[in-house]
Amino acid sequence: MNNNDTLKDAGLKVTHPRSEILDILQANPDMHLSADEIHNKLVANNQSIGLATVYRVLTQLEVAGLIQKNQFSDNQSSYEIKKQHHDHLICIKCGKIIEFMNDDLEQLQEKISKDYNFRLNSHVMTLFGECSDDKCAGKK
Amino acid sequence: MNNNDTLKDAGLKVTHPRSEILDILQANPDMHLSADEIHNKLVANNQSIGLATVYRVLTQLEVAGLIQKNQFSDNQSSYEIKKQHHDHLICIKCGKIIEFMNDDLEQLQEKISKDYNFRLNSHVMTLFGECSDDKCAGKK
DNA sequence: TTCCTTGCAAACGTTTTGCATCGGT
DNA sequence: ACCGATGCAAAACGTTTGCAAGGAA
Repeated sequence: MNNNDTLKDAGLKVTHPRSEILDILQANPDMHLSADEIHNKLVANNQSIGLATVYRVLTQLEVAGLIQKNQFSDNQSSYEIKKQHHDHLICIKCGKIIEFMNDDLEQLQEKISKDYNFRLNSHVMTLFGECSDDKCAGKK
Repeated sequence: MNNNDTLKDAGLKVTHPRSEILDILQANPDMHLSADEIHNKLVANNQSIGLATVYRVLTQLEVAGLIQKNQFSDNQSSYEIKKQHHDHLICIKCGKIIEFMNDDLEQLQEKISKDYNFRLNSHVMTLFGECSDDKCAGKK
């Protein structure tokens, strides 16, 4: 299924900006891009799409469940194409982000919620640490 | 130990704004206040302290390890006096915040980090759900 | 042709900064 | 008296919105 069908199925009219933005996220499934970074990629691809439109489209794609918005510790949100549920491990030195999924963790969250009489809706779980990459400590 | 001694021990000169702000956080150990809310409380107490100073002081207190900064899903940070480590459970309907601590969770985080060769530094774990308060669904 | 979508620019809310003044020690 | 801390106003930042023009069905 291509992007345009994905958009249609989500009830969104197929437009150039939507298709391009979804393309970028889909082409980089392991990246966590900010609105600005996405906009830069569009510009680099000679697409003249306004930053405001990038924000509007990202919001629509998120509501449609096609992408996921993340708010890590920066004051900038980042977006990724929606995959199966996962949490994040972030290297505080090089900024590398690893996605992981742990069933024990999910169950534990359910249990904790139940203990407090909460009906769990969603969660944010982000681990910050130092990775063991040889080439770490560089960028960001 | 009073606030002034706490500030001195942290290597911070004792000033009126610092003392007042620390007072507020200490007097509300279970609240998660934004810079603006703290500023409002100061104004309500007839303290003429600028909002910029509130931000500057909060940053200093955080660096000194006296308070904890939280970035929940809003686009506003909130601050609380530093207590023993804990995570948060937030009601998406009424905004109520419950602090909890779970040893299994802490250990699981260590294990996951180790699995990915990360040296764990800190984490953010926030559960979002619906509380069971009779008077829920009201504010915020 | 009809609305929805877009681009642009201006507004927004939160946080930061420049600078002259003030205040702890 | 010194140097850091403060108040104010203005800037910066990411994000949102108003509006006229453009585009998909």
